[in-house]
Amino acid sequence: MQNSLTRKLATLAELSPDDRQAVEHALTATRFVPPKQTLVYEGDTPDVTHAILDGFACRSKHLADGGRQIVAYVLPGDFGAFQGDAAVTLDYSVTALSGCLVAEIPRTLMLRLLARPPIAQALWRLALQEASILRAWITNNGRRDSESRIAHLVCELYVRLRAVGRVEGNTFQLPLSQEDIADTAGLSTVHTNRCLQSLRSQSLIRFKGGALEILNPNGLAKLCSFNPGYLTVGMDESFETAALGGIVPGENELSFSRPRPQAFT
Amino acid sequence: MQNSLTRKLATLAELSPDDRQAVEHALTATRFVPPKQTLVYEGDTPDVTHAILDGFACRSKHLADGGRQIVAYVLPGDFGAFQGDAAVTLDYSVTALSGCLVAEIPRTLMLRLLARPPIAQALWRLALQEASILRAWITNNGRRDSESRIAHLVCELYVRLRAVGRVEGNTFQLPLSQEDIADTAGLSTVHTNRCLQSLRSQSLIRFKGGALEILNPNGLAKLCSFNPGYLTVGMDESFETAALGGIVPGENELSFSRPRPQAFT
DNA sequence: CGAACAATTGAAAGAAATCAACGGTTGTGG
DNA sequence: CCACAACCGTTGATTTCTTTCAATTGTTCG
Repeated sequence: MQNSLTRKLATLAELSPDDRQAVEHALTATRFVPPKQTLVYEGDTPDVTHAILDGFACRSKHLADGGRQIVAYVLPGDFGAFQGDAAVTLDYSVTALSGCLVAEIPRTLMLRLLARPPIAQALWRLALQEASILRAWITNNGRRDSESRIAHLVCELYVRLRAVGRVEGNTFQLPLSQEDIADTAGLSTVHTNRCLQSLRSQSLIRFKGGALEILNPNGLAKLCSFNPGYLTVGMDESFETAALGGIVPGENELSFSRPRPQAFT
Repeated sequence: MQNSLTRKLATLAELSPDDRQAVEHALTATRFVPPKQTLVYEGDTPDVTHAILDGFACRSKHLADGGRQIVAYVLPGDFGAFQGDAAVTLDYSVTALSGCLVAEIPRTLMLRLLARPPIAQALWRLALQEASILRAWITNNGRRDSESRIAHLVCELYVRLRAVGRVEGNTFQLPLSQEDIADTAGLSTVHTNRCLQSLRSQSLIRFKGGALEILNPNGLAKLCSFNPGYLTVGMDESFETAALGGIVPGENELSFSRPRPQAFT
């Protein structure tokens, strides 16, 4: 129960004390990784998975033209490279953004964890949750304008960090440079800078020394039609219904009201 | 071995004849679904999964402003909504694009399939492959220009359809409207039209009655730096090294050559 | 202090969206 | 059989959004 991975898995499935202990025991070689250090590279086929017990990392892809696209943020309780039981060539790199407390899980131990049905279930749900976030990002980059993209990203990080206890009031540490944000939202750094200025000038967010404060959660959520539903999977109670206005958990998205032909029995 | 789902799973893990038969038996209520029909809606919590045995479907998300983002194509052998064993509220709709042969797998049967380790392994790998595609799409929408986006999409569909035997020569059926492509690539229909014209005028692709022919695979792959590696997971041999120039399987991406600090023991 | 890096600014160029029509095809009903 | 609606693809003109380029200002740190 002590570390963030066990805690996260416990929100995704009913884990026995024995299951939890198995997770704890799977964590080997726990150590501190400084910012900017890359844990695994695109093209590697690692035989360990990293669990980020604390800190902030990202997964990124590198393009032929030198560009970079961040494809996921790895928060406390997440896996750096999440490959389940498979030995797979990674299509992304994993890099620490802040200092990170990182444990390794050898694949053999991962296999043993997957043999426990409750843990396997939790890992399935984790995979589903991650896929759901990826879809939200595709939508973000494909169909939202620049300001909304950034706002949506902030909302998502707020909800996810809140779920792992990294939010105080409406403030959380956000160890991202503007270039990181740009490489997430598919924008130039210059334009990212201007969008952030715009969000600040609307009194929606504020910075103060590595921390981001959401000044107007409702306004921010409305700006980007943020609907946190995609962050919730199964029995996931970690996103408690919050006091936080528009971001958690109400309906901000227009309710879906298309014809439902030939309902499906 | 007869249907495309069994065939696909067999490429992802070693399935015994018994395993295969279990998959076959899990397929219930097989039927034909006409184009444009939606199988499940965003917000639903279905207790069946659909297997697309033949045809072409998509997953899409709907935005508050009426926009649409296609977040995945579902090809023969894929699941419409892939939720493993979890009863989850879907964050996307599944809609047939062409006529589709669709089977249903009740969740109870899915649970029984997951109890078979080889099948569970295949499904894990399928999930990993899907996640990898999602990351490629984020990168596409975030960091590629409009023409490359469309080219990359065409390359991906080519490789995936080829793996399930739906490509003749360099030609395959592509039941997408330009609006569908626009909603995939995050572009307007007008601009999509112009990009397609450009690709045709470069003699890279050609249309003839619902079918797309890739005239110059190398050129198309180079235009968008297409690297098919992300479509291959584990023991996946379905993407045989092809005669098809740049698209399968060589290295088109610049090899990754960044500093590798403190290699990781 | 100076180097290195991150944030900021202004101006100009470029990419893509929007607006408004128009042509072609298909399917339907009179 | 033809008129017509509906849908899809196409085109041109215009506007809007983003990027690019080129500096400049802070900040941190050795």
